[in-house]
Amino acid sequence: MAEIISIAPQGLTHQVAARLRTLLIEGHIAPGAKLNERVLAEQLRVSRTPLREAIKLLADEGLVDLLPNRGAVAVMLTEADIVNTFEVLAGLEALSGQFAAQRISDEELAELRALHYEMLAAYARRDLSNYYRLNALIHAAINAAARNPVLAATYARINARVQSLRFRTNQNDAKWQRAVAQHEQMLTALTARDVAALGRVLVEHLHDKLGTVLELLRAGEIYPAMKKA
Amino acid sequence: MAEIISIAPQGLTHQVAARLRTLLIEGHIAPGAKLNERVLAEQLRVSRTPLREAIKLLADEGLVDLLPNRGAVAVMLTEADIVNTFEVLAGLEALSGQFAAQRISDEELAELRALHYEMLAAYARRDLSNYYRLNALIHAAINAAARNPVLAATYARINARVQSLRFRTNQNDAKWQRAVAQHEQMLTALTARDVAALGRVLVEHLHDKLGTVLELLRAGEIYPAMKKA
DNA sequence: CGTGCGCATTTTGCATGCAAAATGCCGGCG
DNA sequence: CGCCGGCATTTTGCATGCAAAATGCGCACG
Repeated sequence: MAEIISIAPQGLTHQVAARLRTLLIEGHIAPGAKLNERVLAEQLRVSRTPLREAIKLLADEGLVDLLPNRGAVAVMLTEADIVNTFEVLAGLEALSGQFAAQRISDEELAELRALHYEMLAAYARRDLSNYYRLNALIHAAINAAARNPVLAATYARINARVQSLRFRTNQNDAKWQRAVAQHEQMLTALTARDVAALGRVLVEHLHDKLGTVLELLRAGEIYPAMKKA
Repeated sequence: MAEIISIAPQGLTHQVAARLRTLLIEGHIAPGAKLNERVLAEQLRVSRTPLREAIKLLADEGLVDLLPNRGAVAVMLTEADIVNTFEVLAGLEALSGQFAAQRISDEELAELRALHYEMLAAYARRDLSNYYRLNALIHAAINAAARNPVLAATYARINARVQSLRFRTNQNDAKWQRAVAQHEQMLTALTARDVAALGRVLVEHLHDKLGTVLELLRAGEIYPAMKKA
């Protein structure tokens, strides 16, 4: 799918970065946790050099905070950080949707529709895992249809920062239903090549996601305590 | 205690990265040039380790291309890359302008107006250097008024990729005049808090910039030869 | 004379070692 | 009893060394 990112595993550093990224996004490394170089190096079975390089990459991506001479910690996003990030994500999605509506091919649209119905199936079964997977595939397909690798990369980068939070959403059935309805509207707008409508739906979709995440955050279900990230 | 003074230069790696960034943006390292670790390390008077880390950062920022086991080269943007980048930049600027129009304070607006008139002065004198400086300050001020650090960082990151190209524009007086006129409209729209108008002007402004850059590119004034980046 | 193979050199990639800064602890002092 | 200062330990940061992969050249062969 994404041959731009890496055709061949480009060295240990990137493998380590990818592994760490997953650990952070999936919450296996808790927010606020200190990343000890020696320990991590042993756990990942690599030396400190590629690990350090990977950590620097993740710091640049905003997944870890880098303290001078005191190493790195997994980021703890403040409410403001989350709002800021979602604002940007919404803008990028709207942009992506705009281009996608103008540029998507009939074949891509058909595939998107297929994915959509697969997702509906997962929803009907309340199969959260597959729902997530298909959801991600759909958004990736929209990004691909936008025909702008720079945009896709930028989106992926920003999205990674809140991916771990989105992992916990959609436990509420009413919201889940609403999300599915919005996906329905997206497909309609895309089919009609209605740029404005698509943009509205995408922004609304993101806005709902933000609301859900903020609820969880305020309920203390994400972080036990809060310090500035 | 006092994390206020936390602007401390965060290690050699970042200093090196900053220096390299400047070298690349200002074109002192030519696009397509191979970055030899040993040579650069000697020139910058650092060892290879922080240099390698810096190069990896720049690769992630899209300023250099990283070839597996063959080092890094300064990026040579294709026409498609440039179009893609400007599309994203335009979207981000529109977003930034939208927030700025909603959130800018009267003091900030006054300062922005002051900067604008300073820029007009530089334009009247055809003082390209100061014009650039003030232009950058104005865009930075708008970004600041948007009150979204994530957005600002994202914009800066993408912008760096084409900054070197923009260095060469505005040699044409007619286009320069048009750019100034657009800045005038921006200020008007911001003053009126007219989100839509501001967005239109910003996108148009970027579109013109893109056109200028593409002209230069096609005239062969940027790269002598072209290979895929 | 052109082409393909193989060796030497160069260059990257990773590991390890060493020095400096920070943290935590312990004892002394107010 | 609490607090401050200094020492030991831990941890990061940078430099260097070593191995593997790639490049370029020369030589032999077609």
